[in-house]
Amino acid sequence: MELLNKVENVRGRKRGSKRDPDASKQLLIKATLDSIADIGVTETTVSCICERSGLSRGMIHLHFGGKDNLLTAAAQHFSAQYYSEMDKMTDLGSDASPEDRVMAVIEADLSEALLNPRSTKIWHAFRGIASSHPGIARYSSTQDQKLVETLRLAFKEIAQKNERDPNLVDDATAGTLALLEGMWVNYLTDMQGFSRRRSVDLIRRFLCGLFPEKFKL
Amino acid sequence: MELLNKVENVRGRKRGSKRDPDASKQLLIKATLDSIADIGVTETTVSCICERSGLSRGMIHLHFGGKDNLLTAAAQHFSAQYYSEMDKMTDLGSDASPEDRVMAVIEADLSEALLNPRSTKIWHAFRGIASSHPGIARYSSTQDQKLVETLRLAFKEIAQKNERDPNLVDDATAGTLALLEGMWVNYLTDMQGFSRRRSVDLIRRFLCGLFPEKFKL
DNA sequence: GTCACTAATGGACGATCGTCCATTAAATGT
DNA sequence: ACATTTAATGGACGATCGTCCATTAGTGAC
Repeated sequence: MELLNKVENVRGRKRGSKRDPDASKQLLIKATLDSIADIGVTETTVSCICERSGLSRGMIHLHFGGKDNLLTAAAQHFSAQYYSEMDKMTDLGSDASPEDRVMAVIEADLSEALLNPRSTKIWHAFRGIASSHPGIARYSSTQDQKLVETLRLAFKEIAQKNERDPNLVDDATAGTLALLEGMWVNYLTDMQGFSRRRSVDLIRRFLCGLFPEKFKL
Repeated sequence: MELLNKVENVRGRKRGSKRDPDASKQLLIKATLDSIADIGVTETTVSCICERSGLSRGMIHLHFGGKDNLLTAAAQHFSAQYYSEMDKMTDLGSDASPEDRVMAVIEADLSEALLNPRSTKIWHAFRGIASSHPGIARYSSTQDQKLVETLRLAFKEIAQKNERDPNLVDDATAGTLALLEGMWVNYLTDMQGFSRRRSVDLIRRFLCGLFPEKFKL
């Protein structure tokens, strides 16, 4: 019996135990996301998920009450993971300039940690079924309030006083997010020809047009 | 027997006849697209398609050889219809300025004819399954060569001589398409809060930043 | 060691999936 | 009018879907 396996996790269960409901849940969610990335949502069946997770068929109904809820939980987990990673990569010091904070968001969103084959396929798969699946729709929006506010606040600081255009801040925020969205689509469509650096530069160029004195090419 | 029903169509069949293979094909494709827009790809079964089209179950296998081929044909039809409509709306006189031609593409892409609830749902549904469905992937790319070239040519004319930045034209093209892509996502996510005019203005602002003397706010 | 608890198992179940084909019926050719 | 051709029908079919539950087995308390 290995010592490491006796370490208790948050819920008080033994890690590596043969009975760990939380670990099983995570295993099912991970298997679901992997399957979606590999073979698509349409082909992701409960049999397929069970096979990938190494767990038995009954587990989905036991832990999630059905496949649909598992799918929703997977979408939620995926979304949470994205924003957790985004937070980690944009946690600059509190004295960072708003320009740097904006660029940090852009570079994080286009980094390999967030933008990779697996995440892109999962992201677009969820979005594709979101409009007919209310539970998933809640987690398939880029308009995550926190991220939007981060950008809007930074742009407001950048625009500051001498700008009197009321739509400038909103346009900068919406435009940046829209461009990032488009970059993800480009990546999904043509991973070989995609360049992270050129994508960052393209968005920088957009910002350079809005705030010529703040962003430089 | 009505006279109008005797008019022959391109294939020599009688229009409105009880036996018109082409009409049946179109009916199946339309029913498929409608179903995808209404209830999503996942729920779009052959029974559902047959019910909507009013045709019998055997028709799909007869005309398309299977559900998968019908789905591909539907994606192709949808794509063709998009570009046909786009062509129609951007057919300015040959003396139109490149700026006008660019704006025509943008306004067409964001017009109600192209950007509406049905088309957005279908578009994103197809894109969501494209990465695991090679047949559909061919028709789920915005990077339609013709549209890309239209934009690139116009931007090249705009940039003309005094611009020496080698990436300017490419960035303008890619940026415009990426922004349009983002606008479609915004529309899908929040149809109520979406404004076509504001979206056009946002993209115009992007172009104004790249070509300050050519595009005006 | 025994008990109570519950995570986990895996097969049974009816429903529904997509495919296929024997049959029907409408249009055309002679 | 009859024969030929083929679009169209609709149910049969096996496979697979997701759900559910009787059972097994791991775990902590006593």
